Amino acid sequence: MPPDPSRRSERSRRAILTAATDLVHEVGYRKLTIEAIAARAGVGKQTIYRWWPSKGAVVLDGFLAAVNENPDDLSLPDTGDVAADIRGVVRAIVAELADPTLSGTTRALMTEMQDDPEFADMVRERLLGPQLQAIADRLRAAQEAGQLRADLDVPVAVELLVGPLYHRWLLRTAPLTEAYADTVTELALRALSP
Amino acid sequence: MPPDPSRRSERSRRAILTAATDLVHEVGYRKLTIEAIAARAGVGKQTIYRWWPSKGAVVLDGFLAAVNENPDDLSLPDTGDVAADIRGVVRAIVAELADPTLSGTTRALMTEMQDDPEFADMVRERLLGPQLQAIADRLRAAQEAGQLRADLDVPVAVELLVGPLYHRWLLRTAPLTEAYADTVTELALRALSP
Amino acid sequence: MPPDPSRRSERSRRAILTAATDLVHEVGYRKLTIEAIAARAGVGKQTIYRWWPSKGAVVLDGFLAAVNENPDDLSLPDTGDVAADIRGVVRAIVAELADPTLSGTTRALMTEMQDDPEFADMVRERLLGPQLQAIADRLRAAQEAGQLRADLDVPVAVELLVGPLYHRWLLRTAPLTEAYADTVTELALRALSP
Amino acid sequence: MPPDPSRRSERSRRAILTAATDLVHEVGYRKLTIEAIAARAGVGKQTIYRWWPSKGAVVLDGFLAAVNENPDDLSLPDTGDVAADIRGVVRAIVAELADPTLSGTTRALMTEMQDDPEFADMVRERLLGPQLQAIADRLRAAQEAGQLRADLDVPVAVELLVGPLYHRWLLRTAPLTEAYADTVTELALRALSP
DNA sequence: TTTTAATCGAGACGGTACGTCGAGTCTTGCT
DNA sequence: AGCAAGACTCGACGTACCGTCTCGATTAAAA
Repeated sequence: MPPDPSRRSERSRRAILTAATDLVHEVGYRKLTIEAIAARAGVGKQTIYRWWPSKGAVVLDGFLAAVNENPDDLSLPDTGDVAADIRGVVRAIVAELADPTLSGTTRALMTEMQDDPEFADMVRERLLGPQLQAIADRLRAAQEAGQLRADLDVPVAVELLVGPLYHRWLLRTAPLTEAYADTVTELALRALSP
Repeated sequence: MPPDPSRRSERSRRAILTAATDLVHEVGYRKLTIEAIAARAGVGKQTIYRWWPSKGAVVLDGFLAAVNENPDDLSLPDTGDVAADIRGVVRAIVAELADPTLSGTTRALMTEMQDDPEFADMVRERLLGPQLQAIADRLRAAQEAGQLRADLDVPVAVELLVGPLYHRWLLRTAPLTEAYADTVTELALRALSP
Repeated sequence: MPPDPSRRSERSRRAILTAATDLVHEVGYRKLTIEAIAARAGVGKQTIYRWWPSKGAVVLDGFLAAVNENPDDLSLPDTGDVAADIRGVVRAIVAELADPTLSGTTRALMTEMQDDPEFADMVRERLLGPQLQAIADRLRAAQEAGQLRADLDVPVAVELLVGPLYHRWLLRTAPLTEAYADTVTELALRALSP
Repeated sequence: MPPDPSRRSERSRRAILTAATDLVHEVGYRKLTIEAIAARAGVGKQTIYRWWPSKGAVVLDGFLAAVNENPDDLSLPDTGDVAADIRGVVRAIVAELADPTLSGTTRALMTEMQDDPEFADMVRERLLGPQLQAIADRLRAAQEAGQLRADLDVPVAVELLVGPLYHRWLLRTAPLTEAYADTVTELALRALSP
């Protein structure tokens, strides 16, 4: 029998998310334990197990709560200049991935996705999906404006843009810089142009 | 004081790598334990701890040993037709990533890289580096043959090719098919052409 | 922070003591392991480490629990005939030391006392002390009845009685028989008489 | 096949005994390990296992070597005054047991005897037997001189003398003093007199 | 004096148990 | 009912030693 959400303690929920977020920065995701979260939050372990299916889910919730505090609209600006607009997002993504604070948690989430399909669904739906969708939307608009090839497969186009960024970020083959962002943008757009 | 490699038991080394490789297929990397490897290999735990710094290192060694048994030359063929040659590797990579047997281990290695920098170095040097280098070599040859842009940054070009593949593979946003491989190849090469 | 005894599992406590007692008979004290006790008792190792400071403490508790199940009054009978009363205890002690079942555990406890002062305190307080006190009490009564020397140092008198028994038992210089018990009794009482 | 004693390395033998004796004082018998002895002695472990059956045997050998360096004759003086002669040994034994340096090792040896019958034989033959025999000899002489009861069982008489000392020493029920030695001597001799 | 074979230092090996940590479940008493 | 607290079973961790087993490198007896 699932617990009754209406009786849930808001105070505990917040304390848990805060503790999880803090601890993930202090000790890293791998050394983060449910016990430590409970202790730091002043909460029984059961309260965590009751409301979250896994350590990753708690951290994801905490991460989303932190991000959505200032819930800037995800949708990209449409200045009419595809190149400029896309360059903007790509730079933003690179900046986020290069930021050691955010990066650690994101890394953990991507790691955790690899062997927990249910968790992977959560991350895709709530975190990555919307971001990628925003880019896709902008590309589709450009396509309809005739600025991109008509036969373009938009999702693939998105991957052509962000795939290189994630590859470099995950493999740490080279540093993530703004110049890199612009190079990737330029190359990808050339491929996508009519 | 480090152990003396000349006194190392070859029989134990092999048994450990075999056991690790088998077990990672049977139970997955996350549920793989040093204790189980030792038990399966008929070996004391200390023998593992003596020669490998981590579980990941054992699995990597086992993976490389399996791969290198038939050490097909990594360097790409150069038929003169860049598009064909590149399409070949991209298809091969996609096939490998789509293969559930190989894929599991590769996923684990990439996962492990994220929070163990020393291990990341090992994987880059011994596994990923050579593969990417082979592609880079072929691209550079094409560039020198005037088939690709003269101002091309080859490492970025490699990422433009494989980044999308890994992105889709890690995020599981869509299936990895041969058609997908060809689409990515076509798009990327358009970007790289003079 | 020490654990809360009121939340202790009585079922686990009993299972542990039983398992320890059984195993000490089966394999002997030296080959007895915490791990085996836990396994036999169907209990986590931590539960043992939580409540007992050492292997010896567990065995002592088990031994005392077994002994105190039929808690025959330790105090000696006082028939008025010192010689008879003392001969009774001495015979009883000899019988106990000669009994291979009880003897094994007692040996282990005495052994363990030698290099664990805290454990030695426990054994003295809870096992040996009361036994020796009972003899001391009977001797003191006899002394007050004028049957023993007035200037007698009672604790030394007790040692004169039991010391030889333990000496022979520990050194295994000769078998412990009832005749031996009587010889020691007779000799010691001659020394203690007025 | 037993090793050939004529090829034995005297230097190693000495180094091992010295290391064992030193270490037993530094860390105690229980924490003493064969590995530590070998390391300290600059000797391979096998060299120890080749020549000694157990840790106890090494320590016993070391102890005897130290004791026998000044191999004072064990036999007691016979001044004609049994009481004086016996008081002498009893005091000597008490002094030895009270000496924290010697006592530790002796404790360990007696402990080890309890669950290693072969080792017990060694200790009895080479260490305790001779000491007790010396007392027995002196008592027998006194008996033949008519100073002790004619029907006296000499071994029991010896136990009556030393049993109390060991009892107090092993159980640590009270301190071992010279006064105590004299009290025991006096009481025991009263029992043994005609 | 040379051979030769056992002993030697060194330390890797297969094992067993250690004492600790954290997972996820269960129980108790409070709110 | 949910909650804080924390004891519970379980399983793995990484370490310490055990006693056995190679490895050359001495080293002392036999040839």
